[in-house]
Amino acid sequence: MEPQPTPVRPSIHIQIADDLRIRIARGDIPPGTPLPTLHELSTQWRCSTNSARSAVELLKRQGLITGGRGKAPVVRIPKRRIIRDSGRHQIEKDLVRAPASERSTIGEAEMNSGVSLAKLKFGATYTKVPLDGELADIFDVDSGTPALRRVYESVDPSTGNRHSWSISYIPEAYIEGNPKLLDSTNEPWPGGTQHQLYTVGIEIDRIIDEVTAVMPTTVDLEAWGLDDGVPLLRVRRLSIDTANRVVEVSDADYPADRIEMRFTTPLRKW
Amino acid sequence: MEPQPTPVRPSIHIQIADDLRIRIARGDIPPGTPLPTLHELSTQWRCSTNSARSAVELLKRQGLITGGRGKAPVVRIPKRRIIRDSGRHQIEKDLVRAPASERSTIGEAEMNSGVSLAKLKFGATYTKVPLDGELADIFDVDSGTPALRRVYESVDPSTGNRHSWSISYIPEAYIEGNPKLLDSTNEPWPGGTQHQLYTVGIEIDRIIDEVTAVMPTTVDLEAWGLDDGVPLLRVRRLSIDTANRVVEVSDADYPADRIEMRFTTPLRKW
DNA sequence: GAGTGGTCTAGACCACTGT
DNA sequence: CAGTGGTCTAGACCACTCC
Repeated sequence: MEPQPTPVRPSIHIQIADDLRIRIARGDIPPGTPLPTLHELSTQWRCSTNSARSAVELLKRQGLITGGRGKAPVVRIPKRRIIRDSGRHQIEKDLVRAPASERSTIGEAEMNSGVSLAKLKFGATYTKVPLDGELADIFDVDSGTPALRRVYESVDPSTGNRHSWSISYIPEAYIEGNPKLLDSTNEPWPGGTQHQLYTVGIEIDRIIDEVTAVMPTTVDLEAWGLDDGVPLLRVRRLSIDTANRVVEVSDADYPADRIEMRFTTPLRKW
Repeated sequence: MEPQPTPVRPSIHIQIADDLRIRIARGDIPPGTPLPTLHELSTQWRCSTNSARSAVELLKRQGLITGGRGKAPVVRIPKRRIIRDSGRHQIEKDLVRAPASERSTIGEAEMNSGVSLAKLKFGATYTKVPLDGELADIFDVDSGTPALRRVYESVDPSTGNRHSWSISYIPEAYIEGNPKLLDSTNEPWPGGTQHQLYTVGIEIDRIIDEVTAVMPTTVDLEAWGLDDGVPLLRVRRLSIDTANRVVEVSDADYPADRIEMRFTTPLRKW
């Protein structure tokens, strides 16, 4: 006989969780419906309430369940995700040379929203920092080269929850020509970053988006007001100008339960 | 005085976790170094070992820590992520009309790998299914329209871990012209999906990638051999032909600790 | 106030890693 | 073998929701 891999019965809270997952997937417990109480689970499975709780906790972490504190946990109703389309890069570029009236309020924060775009508390912080390590490599500059670091955050004042967040870097040498760009009180800048760069004669040739995902830390969870089991999409965006220089690097986070990134790749005809 | 929001001290395991996170971020506990034992933590913080464990468990779920069972948990050394570049779409198209020798082994599985591409156990399953709901909408066909469903999976035989996974749909009407396409024993098809479609006269005009992220379920965790705290990138890929029809929809998962998606958006010149 | 889930404890027992 | 983390229990106590 071959050596059997791991024929052992999985631990009790895994069993309970799997059973619940199956019942949810089959539709026995439809979205919005409350789960059995911990007490019910623990008697049905002849285990302690703590084990039953671990099972429910596990499903929460996997994003199937929402709830808490006093209320019964319910099967999560999937949010409709807002699509953030890469076509916006071209739209933003087209707007750069449009009249100021059209450019009006096209900041990073507003673009990601899709809902209630008007009434967000918007904050920008500008700092001068030296580039080092990874960033210096990306910009292809010497370590220590000064850069402007900009942190953007918008918050929904009604909930106190973060609504958008990004951090971006531009080597100072590229934007010295326009002192206004060093002043955060001008934010949100009408027309966005591409227009800012336009004022110092930089035209963006292409934009590279690098997408990955991470689990939010405790502070992320708190800041965004996220449910358990929701990853953060982490997008690093490189703006490359017509002289083939990386002129801006920006890192942005997007909660994966409400945002979806869409990219279109046109192919050459035969 | 104003009503204070929630000035309460956070729970003990959160405190411990936050303290550890800070020490890790500061470099006091560098990557690869073992954490304090649960016993040490519990005595330092004057709490039960269970509380200390919850703290460490939390950090694991957030992806900062790896380890387990008998061994001390260690600070995770970030994996180098393999970049999956959208330029491959064009490369795959260019190969379609290349000689078979060049096309050789460019299947989905191999493309995502980047490492040890040769020796993977590859499996494909073809099923005929009726399209309904969301998928019928995307293809813009009537509900019930028959389609070919293809599930691809590759497994690293040395570890038993899943290495790639995708599921794709093509309405049968588009590929009836070539019966070979209905036969899974021809997989991996030399030249990939685009070449398959080429054999029935379909040219792909553009590809849309929709990216989001989810937490792996218990079975995902097991199948991929993932560590705790690693989200899955979920990519839905729409292939649109020169007649502007959606001819294929494919959903693929990528573990976010080893894969990064890169998309380049070229902008029109001024 | 009754019922719910959340935190925490003390301790038993098991599984795994090292020496 | 000793030491580690993983699972599980029973029960105390707290915070929240709903009636």
